[in-house]
Amino acid sequence: MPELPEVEVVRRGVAAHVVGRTIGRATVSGARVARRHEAGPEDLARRLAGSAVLHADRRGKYLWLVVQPAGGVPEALVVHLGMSGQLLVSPPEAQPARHTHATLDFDDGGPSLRFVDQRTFGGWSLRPLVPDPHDPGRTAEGPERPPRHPYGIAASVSHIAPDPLEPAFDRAAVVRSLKRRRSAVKRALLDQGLVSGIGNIYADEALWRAGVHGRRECTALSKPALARLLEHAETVMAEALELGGTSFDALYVNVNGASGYFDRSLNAYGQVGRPCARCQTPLMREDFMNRSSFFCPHCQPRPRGPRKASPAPGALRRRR
DNA sequence: CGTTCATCCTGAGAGC
DNA sequence: TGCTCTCAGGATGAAC
Repeated sequence: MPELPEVEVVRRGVAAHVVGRTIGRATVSGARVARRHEAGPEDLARRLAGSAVLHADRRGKYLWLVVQPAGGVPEALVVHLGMSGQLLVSPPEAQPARHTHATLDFDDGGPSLRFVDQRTFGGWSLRPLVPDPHDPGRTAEGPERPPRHPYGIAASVSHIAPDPLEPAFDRAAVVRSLKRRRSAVKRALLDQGLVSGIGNIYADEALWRAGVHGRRECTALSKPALARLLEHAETVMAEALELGGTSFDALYVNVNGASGYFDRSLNAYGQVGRPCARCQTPLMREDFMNRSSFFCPHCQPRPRGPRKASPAPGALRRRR
């Protein structure tokens, strides 16, 4: 669920409350939360104990804490929130919430960091830090601009492209890649290997702002149109970040459990039947990539061509 | 290579 | 009240 703005809200909370402290005990309960950690949950917990938290970093929807074992080299505790993951700061003595799968307690006795994840699509893993393949030469930068990823990036994040809010993001390069793709433009926006951080909400919002239907083929759009679409993705996520992200319910909260307010500013996502803010036409919903897309049929006309807009009569699209 | 599909889970809400 | 069905801010790997 959490997309770039929501994950950045969480990262800032972790930076404010956890960076600079030393982990006393780590608890990782159940194999599932550590399924991306090859050596298993016990190894993960054991290696975290005694480590200092140096930094909280993020690319797209991936978050990682730079942790340094006593006398060791810094490494990355990679946290992906999946669809329902939360990182919560709470008193060590407080009763853990349901679906708490991992906890960091600190040697100062202060607030603990807990990972709560209802649907368990998220997880923790410990990875090496590697130089950012998308940002060569970063080390040559002068001291006046600190590098965005001062310790490098987590190894398991290197297949993810830069997100639109980081300096390494090269919009012109992404436009060139898009222009060659023969796929629906929404699919491309959701491809984390092309541009990261965009999920279903902000893809629909960017498409609405740009007046482009998500099933339009990338190659059918001009480079300026593609550039505008990316700019809208960037600005809508920046605006959402200003408001603390999008929270429809208590599942999407910051480290203190508070919701964001961008849901009130949504123009497309989830707005089926409501009048378009530009033209008053009722918004529509359709299936796309086994998910939902919301759009204005007037501002974002469907592409003509191979049918798919209205399911053929009698065609059973539901599985099972 | 690109695309579709199923899968990993729990819980909320709708409809009956 | 309770059952069944559908849906949900994501990522991944198999199969076509």
